[in-house]
Amino acid sequence: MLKIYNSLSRQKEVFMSIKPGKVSMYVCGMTVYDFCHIGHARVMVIFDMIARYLRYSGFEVAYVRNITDIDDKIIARANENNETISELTNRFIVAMHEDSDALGNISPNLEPKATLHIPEIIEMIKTLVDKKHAYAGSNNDVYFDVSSFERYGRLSGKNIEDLRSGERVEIQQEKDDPLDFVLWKAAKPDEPSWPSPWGKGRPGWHIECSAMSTYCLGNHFDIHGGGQDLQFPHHENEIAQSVCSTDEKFANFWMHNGFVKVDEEKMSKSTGNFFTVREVLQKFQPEVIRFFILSSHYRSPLNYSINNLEEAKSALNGLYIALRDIFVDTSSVPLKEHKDKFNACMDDDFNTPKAISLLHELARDLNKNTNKTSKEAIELVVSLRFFGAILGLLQDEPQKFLQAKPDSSNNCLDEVSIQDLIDQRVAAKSAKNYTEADHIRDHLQTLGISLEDTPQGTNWRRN
RNA sequence: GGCUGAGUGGCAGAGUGGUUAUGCAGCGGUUUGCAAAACCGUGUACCUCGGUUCAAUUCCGGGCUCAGCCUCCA
Repeated sequence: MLKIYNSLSRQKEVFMSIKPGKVSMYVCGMTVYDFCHIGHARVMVIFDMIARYLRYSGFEVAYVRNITDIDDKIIARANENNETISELTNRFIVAMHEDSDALGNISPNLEPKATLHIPEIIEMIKTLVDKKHAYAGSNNDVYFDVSSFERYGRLSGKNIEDLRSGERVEIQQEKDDPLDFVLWKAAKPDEPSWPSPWGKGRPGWHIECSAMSTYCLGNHFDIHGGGQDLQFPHHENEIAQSVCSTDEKFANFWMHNGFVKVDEEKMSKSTGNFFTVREVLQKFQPEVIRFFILSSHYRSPLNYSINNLEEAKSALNGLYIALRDIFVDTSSVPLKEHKDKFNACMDDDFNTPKAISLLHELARDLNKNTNKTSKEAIELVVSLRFFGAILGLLQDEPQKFLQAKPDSSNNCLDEVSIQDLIDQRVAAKSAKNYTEADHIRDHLQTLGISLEDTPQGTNWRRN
């Protein structure tokens, strides 16, 4: 029985989908004006893992992750770069897909773009205005009237009084109330715009998600996810817009993943303390990044550091070493005993660190098995590969993974030279010239190549 | 100031009212020409002060510290 922590109730709840056997999930994706950083990678990997586990649990999953391709920062960045908005956004959409694919994510079922849903956005704003939940200001901006929605603040645990007394709410004269937020922004000269009942303009930040989630999944759907920093105001505002325009419940479950931190501080674009996915891929294989992300619980903070990534690499190496040289039928299904353990971890709010500890236990049992063709060994490999697939891990050929070079290492030793040195060492060894053999091994070690002698020959891998 | 959440062994990171997390690193052993990998063994871990309890790291309360949100942010 799957339990999910619901940010709305602040506790784990038994997950029941609205329609039996089907799950609809909307995740707030990227605003595309720059490369994805590790924080973005975390959202992508976490919700990919969730979609995979839900599918494995027997649900048909409609996973929607939007692309916000029009907003203030995009306009500003395009101006800075002296390029058009669509040149900028298309470039970073391509880059985002490259990063997401590299990390082993299965593409969402739908990736709606804000600029392709302007009619739905305008329609929703119109409804809100008609229902007196929104009003046009003297500057032709349209604002949502926060006081018209009783439950405003419920998701983020804020009450309107506290927000009002907060010093950081900026006063804007056109608003009836400083807490009101913009649905439609009147166009300034030289800004991209679309015609609307309130004149030329463009959507505000939050409305596109309300309009697109409703368009793709209906008024009421199962799961809405995103980073913790979106809880307020973005998700709070989405709830207000959607509930007020449709008069239906919006999302049943709200899921928020924790931040990636650098030196105990949140990684974010505005502070500039971020590492892009492609930058980290220069040093580490994509699966190491994925393993690193999944080795802590999705709601906990995750501390980015080279040391932690190296640790992830060592741990993942160990799993691949256990899997080396054993081939199984990929359609095989794990033992019930193994499955029960794995499911127990994952059913508890997607406890991937615990699930990974199970992988290590399976690997240890496998290593104990001296006969790699025994029934038990095969069963263990089947389980490792099968559970790995649900996490998006361990799908590579072990030898390929262990010998792969990171992106940046095009100057390191190639496979032919390595094999050549290994052959020389084997020759030295059989001549009992151990000084020479050890010399070659030490030389390779300084180049980041580790050797292992086995009865079947010498294995090598990159550190 | 308001509201969240967190403080676990050298590090990373789960979890639990009394019983081994797991990984990385370390130490001892088996193995090996020597290594590596692997296996076995090995760690007086749970911020602090009170309370509840036969028993608390785990529940409750106070304190301290940290992070996040309240402004753009995954």
